[in-house]
Amino acid sequence: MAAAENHLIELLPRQDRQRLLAICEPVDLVLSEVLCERGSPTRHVYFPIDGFISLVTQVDQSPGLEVGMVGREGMLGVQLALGVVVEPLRAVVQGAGASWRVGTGPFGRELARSAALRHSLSAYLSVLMAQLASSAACLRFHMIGPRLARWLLMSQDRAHSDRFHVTHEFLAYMLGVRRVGITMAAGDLQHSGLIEYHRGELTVLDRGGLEAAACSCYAKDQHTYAERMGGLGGSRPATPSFVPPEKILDSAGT
Amino acid sequence: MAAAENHLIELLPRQDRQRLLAICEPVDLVLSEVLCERGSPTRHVYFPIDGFISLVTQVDQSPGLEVGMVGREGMLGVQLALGVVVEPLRAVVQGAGASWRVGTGPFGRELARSAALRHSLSAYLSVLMAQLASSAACLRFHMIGPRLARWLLMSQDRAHSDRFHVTHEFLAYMLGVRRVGITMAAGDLQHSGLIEYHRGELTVLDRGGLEAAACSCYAKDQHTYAERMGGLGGSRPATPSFVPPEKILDSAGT
DNA sequence: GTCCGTCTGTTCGCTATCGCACCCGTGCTG
DNA sequence: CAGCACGGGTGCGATAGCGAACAGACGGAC
Repeated sequence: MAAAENHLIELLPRQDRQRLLAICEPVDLVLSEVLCERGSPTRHVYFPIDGFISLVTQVDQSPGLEVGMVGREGMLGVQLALGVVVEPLRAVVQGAGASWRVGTGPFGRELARSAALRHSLSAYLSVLMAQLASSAACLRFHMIGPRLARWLLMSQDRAHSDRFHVTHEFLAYMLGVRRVGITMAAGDLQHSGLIEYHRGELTVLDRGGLEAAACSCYAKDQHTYAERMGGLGGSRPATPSFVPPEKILDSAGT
Repeated sequence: MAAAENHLIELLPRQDRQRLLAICEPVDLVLSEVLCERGSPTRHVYFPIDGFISLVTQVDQSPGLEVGMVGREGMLGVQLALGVVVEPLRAVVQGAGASWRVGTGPFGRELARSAALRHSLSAYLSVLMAQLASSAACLRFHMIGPRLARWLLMSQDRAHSDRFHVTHEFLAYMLGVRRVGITMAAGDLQHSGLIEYHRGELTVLDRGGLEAAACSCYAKDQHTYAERMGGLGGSRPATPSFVPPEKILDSAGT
């Protein structure tokens, strides 16, 4: 059952966790659902469990571009922890599955009450910023193949399954490239025996190989998360590396 | 004299501002100085006045890539507000000039003490995240010319001068392109009479024209900043749009 | 004045993508 | 079973940007 939880929630001390869960309602994230649009007021926050969400930015008339991904390791709506009550980015459900949802109001009250929650979200925010910065460079310098491999790994991590539904068209949209580009890159990965797909059903066959094929950003992101949050995978994470303001001096070196 | 200040500091109520200024020391940012490297412990935070700073990410063996810019409108070291005591990105002085500097320890104590400071920094953090997300899409979709124009505008805003020192080589590094690409794009801007440069001294001749030539990201960033912080330009900004957790419900619409 | 480093401009071949268009197989629908 | 929407594969010319190399031009140092 701990395996069916959200990491941010698991990080909380028992009391805070129970209070938060008490205001959570379970929802099913359905594929391609748009949870929010940039600029609209934040009505709910989400703590995904099995489902996962893409953060999509839009520029000019372009269809969009994924700049972040939220699954069990994080949450949608952290901006509330910064006192921002409008959505900063469009959020699209990218993997169907279970999630917790909390109304903005109750969440705000819990935020006011629980220092542990604020600290977890702070750490998570820093991870998200690092992810955004990585993404930027990745978009600029890395080629489609490695980016695709990275994307598949990130999805697999969040879907907790080696199969998921995704079309070339959709991947092209997420990575900001032509569909044809995906057809080529995915074809390569398939020929190398790393993945297999057929009409929208994609299976990861060789995760290790995929990791080798992915650009360095994947490992970098994993590392940042582990450093700040105590590890994405399996076991109960150590305390996050949040340092409260008055203690900052001690850990800042000489 | 208000004009010689940093916006984040100006936003603070008198008492908090005075306490903060009391622990600030003036420093001169010298061109090309590296203020911090990614991963190193945060020793100081900076509130630029005339100088400004580039946030640079690095990937693989690439020389680097600018993903954010910090001038009078912001600060370097906000990660402390999230309890992160290591630098998330390399920071390079990009425009020489005056700045305030505060040691990490004293700043942490002030952070613990001043709610207004925490709130300002939260708002600024949200701006920075928006800037990162924009940058990502901009890097992917926009061509060198418009990106260069945007970069010049951003620099001009922070340098408070229509002249600054910058070589093609440096611009190439910031934008993640070849120097030749800059030579072309800058040549175009010069032929159009928007800028003028000679051996590293660049002058903006037609700001309006430059704005027209810049990609939409410039306007977008300006808008985000105004929305969250109350305006980058001239007059004393309105209160930032920070909403404390317990008040979140009210402003979140129906 | 001469030397040399820095800054800028130009050229060449190359490649990863782009935009567009067309094709084919699958599997659902009526 | 005919039609159709969808997912995927292929081909074509165009282009923005790449890497490398070289050439001029300015300006400070000696």
